[in-house]
Amino acid sequence: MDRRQRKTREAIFNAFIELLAKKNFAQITVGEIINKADIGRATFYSHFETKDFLLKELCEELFCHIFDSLNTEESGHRHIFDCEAPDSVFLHLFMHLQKNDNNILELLSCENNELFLQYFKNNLQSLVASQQPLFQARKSEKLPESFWINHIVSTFVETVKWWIDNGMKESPETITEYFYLSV
Amino acid sequence: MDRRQRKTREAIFNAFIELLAKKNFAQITVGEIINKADIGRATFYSHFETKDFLLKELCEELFCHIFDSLNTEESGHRHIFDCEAPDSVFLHLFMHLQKNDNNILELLSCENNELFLQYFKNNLQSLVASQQPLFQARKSEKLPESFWINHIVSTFVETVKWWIDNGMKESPETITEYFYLSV
DNA sequence: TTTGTTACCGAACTCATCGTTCAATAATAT
DNA sequence: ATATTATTGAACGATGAGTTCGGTAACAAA
Repeated sequence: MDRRQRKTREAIFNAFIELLAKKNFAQITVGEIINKADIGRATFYSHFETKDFLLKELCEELFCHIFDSLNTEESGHRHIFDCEAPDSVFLHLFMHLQKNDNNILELLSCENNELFLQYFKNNLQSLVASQQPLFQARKSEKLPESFWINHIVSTFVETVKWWIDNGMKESPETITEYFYLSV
Repeated sequence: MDRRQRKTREAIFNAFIELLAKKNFAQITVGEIINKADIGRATFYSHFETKDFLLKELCEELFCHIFDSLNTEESGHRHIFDCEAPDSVFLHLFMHLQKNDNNILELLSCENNELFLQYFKNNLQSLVASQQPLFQARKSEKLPESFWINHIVSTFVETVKWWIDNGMKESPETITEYFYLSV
């Protein structure tokens, strides 16, 4: 990919993330993104069809990054963030969040678009499915599979939101415990 | 209140709800509302400051209606929907939802604005708090109060969403059981 | 270095929607 | 019957979306 393209794309993402930290997705205008990214209007539209596609691609980039890195580690490779091999994938995720890699926290705050959470949940879905046995004990056999998985995913997301909203005072270990205790 | 005002207000609400059944809040324009409600532009703005305020007032009207009717019943009065005195407030709520009073279902679907769910949750919060003892058994003493309440509320909302998304095939009784089993 | 390609620029444009204004008209209350 | 209040709808300015296009700068390959 052309260096120019890469730089432009990054500038747009950065400007976008910076703006998302301050206001809702709906309140952000393309004009603002362009100004902050310091690029031409036509350039923006040559990279992204609309503002919605920008959000979509940002989500994909961020979530794929995080979840891929989880998978990579599980398959034996060293993890890029090099945390001390936690026994729980969920603890691991909470640690990522605490470090606020890629400013993902702003994106997960309630103020922001439902779309984020949708992506987050979609990615979690398969993760949770693979970690199923962990939660089998608590699951009643009366509950449908999809209901139960959805419940775990939602509980995780809600735990994250609660954590953020309350200033993230708890350690990742404590929050992981809260999560396990509630699910 | 002037009969004209009442009629206009209702026409706007109805048009709005009808539109919400078809598309996102963000996608609905004031023009569409005006057309469907068959009222003048200036009239709309004399009733509601903006589209957001319309949403806000609709939420208040709907949720207050439902939650108030719950309270009224609890305090001894006969409930307007006259269901056979269920033992659980939550079962009661699920029954309301199944009847789709005031088209509230469309408003709760994931497609729609986070704001709805916020209102729903806010209203539930106090309800759950009052029903606290019901869930005390499952609660670990390690969990903060606010975390636990938030968990129950979220679980309820997610249960509703799962129910809707899966075509509401289950009876209110079954869903109530799912809710109690998962929380 | 030269040449052909590709990306960026930015001003200007169309279009849709928002929210306001205002004078005329119709419904309502007293 | 009269005064009040709500509705009407056209017209307007403002804002932002997305497009167009001729010119410029960066890049890759020869």
